[in-house]
Amino acid sequence: MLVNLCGPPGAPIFLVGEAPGEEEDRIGLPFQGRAGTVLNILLAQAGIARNTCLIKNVAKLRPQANKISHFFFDSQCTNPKPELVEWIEELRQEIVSNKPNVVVAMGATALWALTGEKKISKFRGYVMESTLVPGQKVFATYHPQAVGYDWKLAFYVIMDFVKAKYHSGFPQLPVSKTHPKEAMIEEFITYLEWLVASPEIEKVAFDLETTSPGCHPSVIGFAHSKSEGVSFRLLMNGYPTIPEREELLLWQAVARVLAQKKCIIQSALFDASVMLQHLHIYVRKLVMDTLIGAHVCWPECPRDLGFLASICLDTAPWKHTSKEDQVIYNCLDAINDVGIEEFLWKEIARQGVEKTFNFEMSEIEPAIYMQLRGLKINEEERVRLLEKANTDVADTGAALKLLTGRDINFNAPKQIQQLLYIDLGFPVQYHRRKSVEEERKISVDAKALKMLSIKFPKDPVFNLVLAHKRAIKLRSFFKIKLSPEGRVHSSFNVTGSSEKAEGKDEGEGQKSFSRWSSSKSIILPYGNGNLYNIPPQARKMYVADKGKVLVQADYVQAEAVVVAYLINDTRLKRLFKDRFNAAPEDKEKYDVHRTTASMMFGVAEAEVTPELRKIGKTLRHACNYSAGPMVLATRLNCEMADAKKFLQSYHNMCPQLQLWYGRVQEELRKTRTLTNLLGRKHRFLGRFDDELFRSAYAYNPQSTVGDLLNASMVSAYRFYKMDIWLTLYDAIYIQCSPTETAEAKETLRSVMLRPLTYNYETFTIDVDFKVGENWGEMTTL
DNA sequence: GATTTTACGTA
DNA sequence: CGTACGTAAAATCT
Repeated sequence: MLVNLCGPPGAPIFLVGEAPGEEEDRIGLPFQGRAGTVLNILLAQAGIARNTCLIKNVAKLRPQANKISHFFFDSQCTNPKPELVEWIEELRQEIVSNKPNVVVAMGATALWALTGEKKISKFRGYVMESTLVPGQKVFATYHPQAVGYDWKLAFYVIMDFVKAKYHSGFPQLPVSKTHPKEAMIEEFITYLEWLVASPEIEKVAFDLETTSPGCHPSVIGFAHSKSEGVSFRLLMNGYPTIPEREELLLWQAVARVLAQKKCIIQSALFDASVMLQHLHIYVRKLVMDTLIGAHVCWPECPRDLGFLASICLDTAPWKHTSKEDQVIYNCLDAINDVGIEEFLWKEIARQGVEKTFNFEMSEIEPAIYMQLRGLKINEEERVRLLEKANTDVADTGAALKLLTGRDINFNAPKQIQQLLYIDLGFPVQYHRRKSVEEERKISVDAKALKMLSIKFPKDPVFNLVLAHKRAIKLRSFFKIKLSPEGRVHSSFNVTGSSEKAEGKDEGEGQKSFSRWSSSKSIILPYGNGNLYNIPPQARKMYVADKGKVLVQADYVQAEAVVVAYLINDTRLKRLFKDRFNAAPEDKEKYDVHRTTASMMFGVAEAEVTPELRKIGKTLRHACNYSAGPMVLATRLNCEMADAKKFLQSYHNMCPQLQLWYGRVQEELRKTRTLTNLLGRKHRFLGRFDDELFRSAYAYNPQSTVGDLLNASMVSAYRFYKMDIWLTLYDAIYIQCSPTETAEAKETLRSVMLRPLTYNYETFTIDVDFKVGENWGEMTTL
């Protein structure tokens, strides 16, 4: 059936797709079936009502095998057959007669028909002029069908629709009018002085390019409007471009600007850290870190400037110029950051996320402080531990050589596969697959080895390989380079996962549930990099500064408490409340896992053996995140059937949990948005499947605890000037003089005991304290 | 030489 | 079909 244009005549938005599918063909309307559902979701998320848009496809008939190439003579789809030419002419007339403010080309075919361009990934997010209807504003994005195949694209398309909605307000094509400028030294200083002397300029954007290694500034740039900025080159091929005397004048002028003007930076944790580390200039009036603004508004999106510009601005692409002209590139970064900042303020207000934004901004200063100060390492201890680790690796390695008669690299999965599955002929173990169509992948990871050791309990090879691999892994934590001051550093990422962590698992894109992440510092590249995965055995070498001790304050059973309130488990709420109110010496009486086991197996608390308690603990943990029997079986080292029985009895004991799963799903279906107990929102845009749901179950407990901890840390830093040593998911470590530990404990208690409210009920997560000279050996305080 | 895969450490 | 994060080294691609 022919599918015609539909929607109100004269509508400001005109959506153009590719060709009708099966459903459209039957009904005679565009975007009906799956692609239609996806389009509805995307439009709704962007705040566009579908019935206010004109919608049609380039082709009016369903092509054979749903392949658009059917309407072309060539496979590249550039030489259309007469019927398609006719349809495109009809499209032209419809655009002319309806005069939409913006035509949205969805997918490559629409883009080609409207503009003659082919590459949708290159042009998405950018405004173009139509070649089909000269003067007509066209805006390109992916086809909803593409989103159906790859949900990562949903983020882009929604943002694009938001921009299209803005462009539907007026018909004019934007004119690019940025004026980046490279200045000589006198000119640059004059510019900086002019900035200081101009009261009408309240805010400036600031950006640095730096050399690697060491991150010394090589280009510095400021922008004072969405179109104008000036940059200056400090280093040319590693050598200064100006004499020291002039450089001093330059930095003095920079310091004056940064002291007096409000400042916009993309990623202040980098730029402001570099300024503090190398120039001792602190950016005091940071009003907007655009990285944080973007994270708060769109936590699931990429946050680099190129992406943000495609969402927020009508500027021409400039990121590709970074190699050609670093100075102009730097200047465009600063100029465009001004425009992005303006856009973000509106978006923050529109979404009502000011509180979360201010909160995240307040984390910047302590994070900069922590990453530049670093952690002291006890070098003698490190050497001792390394030697011990070397011995362990040598011992297990020698035993393996003796046992197998081979000398192989146990860091190489291929070699272990050869040894176990070919040379020794053991049954091949595979990774779990997400679906049956997926290819089976051979595995020699810890899980596979454990499985084999259960199947062949008499053969020592598996446990030996496991021990050897563990020893190698542990040793890697001691093979680190220290700074000249004997310290290690890391860079903290307030907005969660780093933007380049793209290729991990296909599907979702950035997640970031308000916990920080830790990674290798490029400013001070010493130590392991990630401070959030140091095993307990390696923590002994991390020590407080001279004359100080560490005080650890950690939230007790934090996520389990949040879950108890979310699902309204009265028994558990009582338990946590009682523990909270109990005298310190009585606290250990209140043990969630023992209670869990006692309920599950119907035995008195006193009768719960350590084995039963372990089952209770594992079950609670696994169920809070909706784990399956398979995982449970490997975790508990038991049969699948037993794992299923355990799950059943857990859910019998605690039916509220599954009711809560249902409520979360309902909420997702309604708004696709969850809000944690501190008001932070997160959109879940993936396909409605178990993966999405599990991620959603984890969101509230995980992000609430993350925000709670960070709020406490900021308050300890800001109002009590505490020396924050490290934060770690649910613990704050501070360092202080050994005589001040009792005082520190009380202060930490006062900032950390923050009431949370859910469903008109208020509760507080308890805090435990420890003290010690090093991170590995701490005792109750 | 750059990118992807595999494995494994933390809460 | 726990979630979230990062890094090292091997394997693979170009």
